[in-house]
Amino acid sequence: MLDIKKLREDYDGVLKAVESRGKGDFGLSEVMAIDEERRKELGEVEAMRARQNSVSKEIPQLKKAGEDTTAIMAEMKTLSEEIKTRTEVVNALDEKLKYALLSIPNAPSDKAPIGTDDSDNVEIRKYGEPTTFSFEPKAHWDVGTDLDVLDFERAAKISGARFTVYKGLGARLERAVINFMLNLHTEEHGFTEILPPFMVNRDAMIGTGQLPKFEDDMFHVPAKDFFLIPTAEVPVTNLLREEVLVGEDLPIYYTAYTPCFRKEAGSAGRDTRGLIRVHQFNKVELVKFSKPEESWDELESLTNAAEEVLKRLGLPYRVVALATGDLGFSSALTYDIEVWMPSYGRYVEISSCSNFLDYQARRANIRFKRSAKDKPEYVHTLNGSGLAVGRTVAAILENFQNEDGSVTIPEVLVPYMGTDIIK
RNA sequence: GGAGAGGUAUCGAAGUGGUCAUAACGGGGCUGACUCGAAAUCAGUUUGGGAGCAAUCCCACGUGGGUUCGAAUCCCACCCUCUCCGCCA
Repeated sequence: MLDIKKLREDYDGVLKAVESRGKGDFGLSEVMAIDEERRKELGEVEAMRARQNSVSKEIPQLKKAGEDTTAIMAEMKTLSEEIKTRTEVVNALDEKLKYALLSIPNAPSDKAPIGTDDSDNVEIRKYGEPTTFSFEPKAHWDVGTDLDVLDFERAAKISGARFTVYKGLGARLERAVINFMLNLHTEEHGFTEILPPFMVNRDAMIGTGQLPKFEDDMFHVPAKDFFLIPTAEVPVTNLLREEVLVGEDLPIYYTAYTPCFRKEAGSAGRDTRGLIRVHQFNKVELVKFSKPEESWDELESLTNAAEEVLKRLGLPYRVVALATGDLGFSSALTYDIEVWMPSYGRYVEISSCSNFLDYQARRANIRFKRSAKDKPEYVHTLNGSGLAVGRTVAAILENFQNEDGSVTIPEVLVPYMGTDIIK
């Protein structure tokens, strides 16, 4: 969440940044009003508590001296009741303030291009050229179905729309891609592998920013009030929730493979076929915790680590900086990596690399001390897909398909696949 | 799911209604003394959040309620950890 102190100091600056998302002020002015009222009430309640505390200390002494405390105790009872009433007012304002603050998205960085939607995203760099074919290429769902390695119909039978069954070398390809990514990031990019729970509690979802605003996008398990994770970002970032880290340990790099579960409410009719938009997909995630002064450099190296996967697979892609209006809720700056998808005839998002600055750290209360003597400071958190596995498989099936319907396996995956072709 | 034990600072742990919660006692860390240096020893120091220009004050003993003039302490609910039993991949 945003820093309330910073809001008090530089309201206009923060307001301008938040409004650059193009969707209003997200109740920022209301926050200021609640904050002012809360501080006023709080001051009065604290003064009453101070009196209550000091008198309560005197009572045993008076009793010891044999004095009558009936009158003073009666007075204290009245005070005590008033404190209770007034505390409820403060608590209600606290809740209101907290909810309002949690509902305001991060202030976009001034590095983010100003714009209202993805048409204002700015291309940063490009790798390779869109794949060309000497024949009419098929979409990955046809490639996969024809090779009998993807089965959407039976997936619909056992679960429903927006699910996939991988079969044979299709299942193996998904697994190969996961292992290739994890090995690359752990062996060459310095990430520590985490295998977290796929269900998390409410506090974790608040910590990374999915709650309280986006409960409808999540699958909820009512029996234990758990949520199926929409991304490994949630369990992995929250791993260090409520902790004070040692400065020398930063930066911390974690990578995790998990399935991701999303309702995709509101995207009815979009990307209805294939692996692009499904309720359950696999993803390898990269998460970093850094010192504030290092987070921008860390975002660059995080993005490079994700790009390296596509380079080694030989898939053409580009990197775009998201416009302010297209930024995710918690992000200050995001680079999307988009892979060339022949069936779409355009680049499709395959990774989203973001610097959240201290926004998530403040929500999840993740801090560090530069040395044992220093005051704790909030860390900066970052994450990015490294990469979305299903979309990577889709890109492989499409970009490396052959005229006879077979698919050539990228060289780096051959050791994982045990074959260089799916036919 | 059943029975029991427990949750207090960086760790262990004392505190069962007040006038020792920064919190006894012990360990660890840090600073200093002694030392060529180290160990040992001795002395000191060591939580976080909030309000206020400040002096200063308020909050926090797993979490949330309740009783009381006053709660770490008594009552209720919930969460978590450990042990045993049951069930189970």
